[in-house]
Amino acid sequence: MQKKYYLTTPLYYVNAPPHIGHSYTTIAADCMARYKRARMGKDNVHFLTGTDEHGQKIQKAADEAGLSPQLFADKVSAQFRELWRKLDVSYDDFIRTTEERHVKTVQRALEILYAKGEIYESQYQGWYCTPCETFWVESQLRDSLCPDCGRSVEKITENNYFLRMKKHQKWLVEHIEANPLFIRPESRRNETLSFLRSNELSDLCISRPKERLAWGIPLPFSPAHVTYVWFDALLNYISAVGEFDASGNYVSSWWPADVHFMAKDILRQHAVYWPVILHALEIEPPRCVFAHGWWLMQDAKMSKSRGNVVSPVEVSERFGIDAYKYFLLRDVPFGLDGNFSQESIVQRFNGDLANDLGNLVHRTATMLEKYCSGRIPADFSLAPGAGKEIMSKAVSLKEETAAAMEVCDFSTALERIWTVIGMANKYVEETKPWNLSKEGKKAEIEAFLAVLAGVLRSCAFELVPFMPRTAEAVIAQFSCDEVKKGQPLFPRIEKK
RNA sequence: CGCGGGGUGGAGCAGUCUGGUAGCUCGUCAGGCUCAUAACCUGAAGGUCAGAGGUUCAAAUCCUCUCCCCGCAACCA
Repeated sequence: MQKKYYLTTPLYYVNAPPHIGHSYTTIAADCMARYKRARMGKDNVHFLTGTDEHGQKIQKAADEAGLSPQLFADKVSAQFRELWRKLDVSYDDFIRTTEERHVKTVQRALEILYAKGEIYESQYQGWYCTPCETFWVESQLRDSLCPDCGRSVEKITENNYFLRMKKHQKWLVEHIEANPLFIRPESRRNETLSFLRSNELSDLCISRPKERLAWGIPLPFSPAHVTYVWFDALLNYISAVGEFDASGNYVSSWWPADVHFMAKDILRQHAVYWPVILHALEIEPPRCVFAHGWWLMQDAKMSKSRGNVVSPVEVSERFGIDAYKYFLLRDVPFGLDGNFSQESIVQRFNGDLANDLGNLVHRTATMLEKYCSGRIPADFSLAPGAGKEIMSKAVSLKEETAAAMEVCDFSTALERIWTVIGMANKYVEETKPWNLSKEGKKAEIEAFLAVLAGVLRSCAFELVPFMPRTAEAVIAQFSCDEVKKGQPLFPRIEKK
């Protein structure tokens, strides 16, 4: 049995404020972290997130905002932290790539790789657009012109440093083949394998000349260069939880990571570059790299230029953060793309949260108040109808959600909880407690309510990682000495 | 002929490996109930399972071909 669990989100690039996609990855990771903490103990789980702050785009965005890159990064990084605070995200550590601990580790890693001959110096040829200050490779040009501004580009050659990729390719393919759960979901694993089998990896240029780009981590062995931002950023996963000793061995009590969560657009960096970097450093690869899908807006990718970016703050304020989390994790199987719309959130909200869960809580609380003066009966041995069957189903719910969570299948875990909620609602209809009451069958009513309260506690317990606030409120409500019916948890949202 | 995934009632999906009454959620319609948030429960309507051909007693499921959609790669712009 594994003792520790280390999971990460990507480091979010601070060139723009957080959008729904960022919150999706982070909420999924938060859910998994809470789930694992409940099972393995709080101190045995480490949940890392943070911000990626170097590189050309940051420098450019900072220039446009009239700020220094560091100040600009400070500002946007704070927005991410603020969002995670609002969304109750329980990260254990937040790392910024401009922090000393990270810079030191990146430089050590560079030294080690350079000394081992994994990094070598060579010429880099490409097309440079001076007004845009951007380097393009041949295939990115449009009619031999800059794809951004349409002006002419000049071919230049610069001295750079390269990480050897090719020599690790065979190892990587074998590693992926031998570890079916290394890249997930399976479709992404197949994609990566087919890419690696049919292409020879070219060595990765991991430096940028300072004269062209100053905002980065200086190469220890070449003062004229800074580190390429992806090489820098990926290393955060190890710089946050350990360090290199004097002989260049990486020492950490958390590594290897159990799972890196990310969206599918940065799978390549995590499934190819990152394992190769680690292998070159003689560090174990992460156990799993999970690429989830995108939230589409009217079947189109969210993008600033389309003007269809939705703010997670707005949505979570309108529906509540638990409902927002529930929607993200329930509506679409983790790994696939989904369509994001107010209508689909309202549908989930009314159907699942208001009608099924909220209403069950409310009607149960009302009956406890009405038939038992608010006292929760404990004995369900006389439960009429399917009471005992439902109780045992609620008890085995723990194993059922566990099976889904082991494979990061959040939507199935929730679905299984809702199956039990549905059984409980049906149980009320079948038992007709209002008739039992008229007949004066007090013992049956009490046993019946003991079942409902027990089922709700079980469901709420399983719901804690997904909807912490709601789940804890339900647990508290059905554990106290005098139950009050109170206000509905999720008042229905009526159509405009 | 690059590799892979997919096309199933109005919407979104499962079922295909291991052929044998086509299932789930939402929506629609009708009924029941009253503890409850016009909530809950029951029932009904609605599908030539992309198309064509084949194998079989029997095909959504197996085989062949065609059309369409989507990833990844490549190429072009």
